[in-house]
Amino acid sequence: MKLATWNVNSLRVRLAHLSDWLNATRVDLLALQELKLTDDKFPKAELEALGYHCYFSGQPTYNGVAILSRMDSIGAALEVSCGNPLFEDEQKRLIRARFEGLDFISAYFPNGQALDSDKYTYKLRWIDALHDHLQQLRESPACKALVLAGDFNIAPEDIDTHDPAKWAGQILCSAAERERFQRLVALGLVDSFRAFEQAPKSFSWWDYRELGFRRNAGLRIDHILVDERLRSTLSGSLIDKGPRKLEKPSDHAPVVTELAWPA
DNA sequence: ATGGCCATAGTGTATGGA
Repeated sequence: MKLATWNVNSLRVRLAHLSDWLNATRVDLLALQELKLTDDKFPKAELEALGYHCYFSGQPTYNGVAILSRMDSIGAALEVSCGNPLFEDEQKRLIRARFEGLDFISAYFPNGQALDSDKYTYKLRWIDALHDHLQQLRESPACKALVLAGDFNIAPEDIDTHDPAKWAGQILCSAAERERFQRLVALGLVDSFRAFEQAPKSFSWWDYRELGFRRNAGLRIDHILVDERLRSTLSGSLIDKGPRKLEKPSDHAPVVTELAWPA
């Protein structure tokens, strides 16, 4: 089974890229972020025609998350919930879909903007509330296994940045953010990309400016954390740079993790 | 050269992204 996450930076603009990518990869579950459209504009019919069930939570202009599940493999969700019951939030950043034996979450973590910004305070509070929510969820008997996929807006370690000196202590790399990433892992999750040997300078986001992609001046901020109860089934993980090379790309590349599961 | 790009809303130019 292939799990994936992709910040598409406007689903309206990226629909053709997404459709081509789904046809090429046929991933089983996909977490999408930054839809930047309202639910009435979600291209449900187009994606269903490709063979995917769609669950989504959008708003005008900003944010917006979705989960796609392949009809002919994992099938439809048993239940879906949007947002965090422990955190009032007008911003649409979280959606969870339950499947047989697996709770799959698409998360769009706040960016934070700058360490002295109110947005940074919001980011830390948002993550703390997510932690508490996931702790409760993961310990509930109905949750057999948890996968947290999305744009975390956190580069967990220096090797996840193209220039550790430049990024030291900066937004996305601050000690408080990295500590929170580790707290999420400590819930009993595995950073699936790092469960495998990877090429140095592997990133999932590159700035549109400064020829970021051509210079590979990027960050690894998109992650798929897999329940350690599924650790033995992990069979691979990669960042697919293909879509980032197209005309008018998203600034993020999709991340894919493969499981030999269900057995 | 400490900024460069892109999407949105919407028709000027601001905000947000990371």
